[in-house]
Amino acid sequence: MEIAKTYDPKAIENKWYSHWLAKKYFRSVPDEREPYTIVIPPPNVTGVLHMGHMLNNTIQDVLIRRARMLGKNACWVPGTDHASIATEAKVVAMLKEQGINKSDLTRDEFLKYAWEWKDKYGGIILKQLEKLGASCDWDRTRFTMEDDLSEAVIDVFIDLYNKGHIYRGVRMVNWDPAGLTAVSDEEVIHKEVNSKLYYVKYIIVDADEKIDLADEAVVNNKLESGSYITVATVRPETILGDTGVCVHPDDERYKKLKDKFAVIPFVNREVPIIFDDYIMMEFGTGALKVTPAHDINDYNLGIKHNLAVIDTLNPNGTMSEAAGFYVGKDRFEVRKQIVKDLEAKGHIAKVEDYKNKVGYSERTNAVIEPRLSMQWFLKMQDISKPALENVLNGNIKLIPDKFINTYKHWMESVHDWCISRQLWWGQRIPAWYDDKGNCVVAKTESEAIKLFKNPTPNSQVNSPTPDSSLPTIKQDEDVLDTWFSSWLWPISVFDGFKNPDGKDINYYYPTNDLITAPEILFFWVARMIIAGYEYRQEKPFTNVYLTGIVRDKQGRKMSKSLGNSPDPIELIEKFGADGVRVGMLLCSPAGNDLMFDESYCEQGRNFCNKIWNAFRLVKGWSVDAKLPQSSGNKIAVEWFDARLKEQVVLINELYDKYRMSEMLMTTYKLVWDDFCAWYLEMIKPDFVDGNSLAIDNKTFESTISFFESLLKLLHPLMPFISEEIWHLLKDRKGGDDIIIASWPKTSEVKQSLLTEFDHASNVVTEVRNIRKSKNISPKEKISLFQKTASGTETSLFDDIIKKLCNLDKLETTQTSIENAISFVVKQNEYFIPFNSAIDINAEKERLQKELDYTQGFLNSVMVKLGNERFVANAKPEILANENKKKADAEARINAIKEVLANI
RNA sequence: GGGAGCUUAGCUCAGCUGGUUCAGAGCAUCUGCCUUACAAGCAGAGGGUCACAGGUUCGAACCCUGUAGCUCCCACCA
Repeated sequence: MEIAKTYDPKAIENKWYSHWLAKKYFRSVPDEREPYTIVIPPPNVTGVLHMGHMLNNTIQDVLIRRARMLGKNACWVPGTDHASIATEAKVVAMLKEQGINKSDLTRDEFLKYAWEWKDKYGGIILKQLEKLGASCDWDRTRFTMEDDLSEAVIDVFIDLYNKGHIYRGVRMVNWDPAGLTAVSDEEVIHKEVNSKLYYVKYIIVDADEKIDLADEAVVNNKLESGSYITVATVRPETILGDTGVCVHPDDERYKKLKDKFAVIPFVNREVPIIFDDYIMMEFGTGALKVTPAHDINDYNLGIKHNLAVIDTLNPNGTMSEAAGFYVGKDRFEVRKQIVKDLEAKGHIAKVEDYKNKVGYSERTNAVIEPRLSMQWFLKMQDISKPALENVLNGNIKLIPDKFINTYKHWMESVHDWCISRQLWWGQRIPAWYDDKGNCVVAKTESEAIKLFKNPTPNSQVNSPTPDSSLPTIKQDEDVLDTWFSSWLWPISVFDGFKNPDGKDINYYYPTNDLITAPEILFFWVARMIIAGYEYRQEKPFTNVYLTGIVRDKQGRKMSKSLGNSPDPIELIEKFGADGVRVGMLLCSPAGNDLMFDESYCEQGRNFCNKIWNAFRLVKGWSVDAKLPQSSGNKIAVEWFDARLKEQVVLINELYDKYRMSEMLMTTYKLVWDDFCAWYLEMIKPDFVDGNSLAIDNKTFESTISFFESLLKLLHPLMPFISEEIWHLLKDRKGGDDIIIASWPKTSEVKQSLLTEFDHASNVVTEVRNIRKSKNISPKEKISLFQKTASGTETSLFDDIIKKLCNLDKLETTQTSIENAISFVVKQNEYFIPFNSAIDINAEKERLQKELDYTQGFLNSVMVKLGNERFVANAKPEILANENKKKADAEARINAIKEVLANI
């Protein structure tokens, strides 16, 4: 049977994925085995796979597949997140394209469209994960807005409300004028921008001064006479909402302004001058305009000094009626215009270039406006305590641990969480209001009515509705923040709320590993931990592996807008899923960002091909059952067996430390270098007259078994090709699939064999080098003489050296050989007789260099050993080592000297 | 403004308790090979003042101090 020369992933990936599905290998139900559980970080339901997902899910699949092979009950729960702002924005955009405005729709109509959209596009991303080979238990697929999960969200809200952790109030929130909703502090991204600092003059009047502010001449007179105060601002449009001017009480410049008033330009509002040590005298003019409705600091000042609050912004970022001027115009347009108008009126003192930080919405990228509004909040102070403790005490491990500091810092200064969003797509807040503004929190309308009639201490009901009449009530229009559902994910996917003592939750919770991006450490990870302790009195997971951010070669974050992100599905088509998986892991040190480049996937594909061809070679051999095993083959098998065991131990350790790319590289080298380049070459049958000789049965069987072990080690990394070759290597009974094969065992390693091989491989390399430098064809047989220290020792690997160097003879000698090229490995001398003239000078020079080097080495060792303080202070094993180095170097120098003398 | 981290070969990164000639790996590069498993390959080679300056030590890529550059996180100074 002819086997293709290159590995073709396309044909086999679907085949094996369907096979695994059909055999239900991904399926997990509780049993007596130890569970190993991962819950997927649910991707946005309408999203498509990007490189970050690829990395994330590759790692998860690697861990899950290995756990499965270790005999654990591996359960990887997939699912999607309803992502309220992002999804709602997408639906709104889609409707707009169809000429439909959200504002023209009722809530129900809109939600109908949204669900249609979700049903159509939702879950594409999960289909894409299948292409990657993700072995999720698809029967467990959950969605954060499905009925059960939504119910859990509502129950949790009610519970936290009843426990007093949730409150409602008017607060300064981060307002997203594009998304038309409040967002949490964590959803605001601060960026430094170049802006202008405007110095604006406000005229000063006495409390009882009666002047006509509308009269320009009067105002000009004031300005000219110096009766004004200058404030500095980067947001001049907020002037219209100013209700005070604040200066420092110790500021000599402004002491005279006590009890006076400043006049806000345009609106001609007289506002008090207040004194507060919050002010920094050095900044700007030392005078601050106070806009309580649109700045958090100003808001606090306003409360302290009893200032009025004038909200001059509409939700969409245009000026409101209350502003009085520029009504309906966007704030940024107004910013330009008002400066011009102030200038014209002589109110601008100067304008400076200025760098400041501006908040942008994570979802819509709109400039966030601080805005006062009625929102729901979760008090974080108490509820977050166990979440901090259990990370600090190591019950939950962050990998890499450098994130513990960041985590600690955040948890210690955590703010209350604004959990309401002015959206429709999401879990609607279970709060109900009557027409008198009373409020109760209840799961259903009928329960709410009951509460209005018989309020509990928690209900915000002033006067109960009498039994005789029914209250007219209406539910809160807002929905909950998406993270208010995803923080329950590790519990809710196992129905831990619906059925708190259920089989699933008791078996799978707490889960083992969470693999996610550091970007959402606070958004999501910290909150899951909080919810875990609040609702299960137990951590949600033990290890949090934080991946890096996928960047392009120039270090830019991959993003749609930059167009620098490759399409993962195209990559899979080009390089095969296994190749891409390897490519992702090759460049992914834990916790560090990774500079992705397609060439890594190419390397992954080449690796597939290498494995494939090793298979072709082995498959092509004919086995002669009568042939005895040669001594060379015997030693080759023994050596590789030792090497394999040694490396399995190392690979296991690397897994335990979550060193994924090192684990991959170790496996890679074991397969490519040790197995292909050395072992297979050692045992490869010779060619005689154009025909390959047969291989003995014993060696062949061992080789197949080695190959199987390697495939097992490869399986978590490269599931498809390993399963394919597993089946091509042998006829297998139904159910003998590598996905459920057991992970290679380890046992004591014969260390001496490894050391001897090391020596032999050095000899082989030296001979190859000489062949190359002397232009001796690899096909030409040559002879090699070795002179060992005692003169009689033979090496276990002699037969192998003979084969790999294409020698016609390898003899041990006690005397040096004339007319030969020579080299030294460790303390042994080697000679290759050479017929043509040898460039004696060149030979001498080469050996002399070698000698000088060794001499230099010996000297450095001698210096150390001659140093009394070293001998006195160094640990015994270090000292012994130095002595051994000395002896080895001396022996080697003797050997080289001897060779030199005989040239 | 506060905090954390990083800087090792052309690139991406290891280097764990300071101690082997410890200066490494993969990729890339160069040289020679179409040697019946694989040119997506084989064999071999070159390549680094471990950011810089001091210090501690018998000994420093590793510990300490300072400097520079980069990155990230947090924060309500107009």
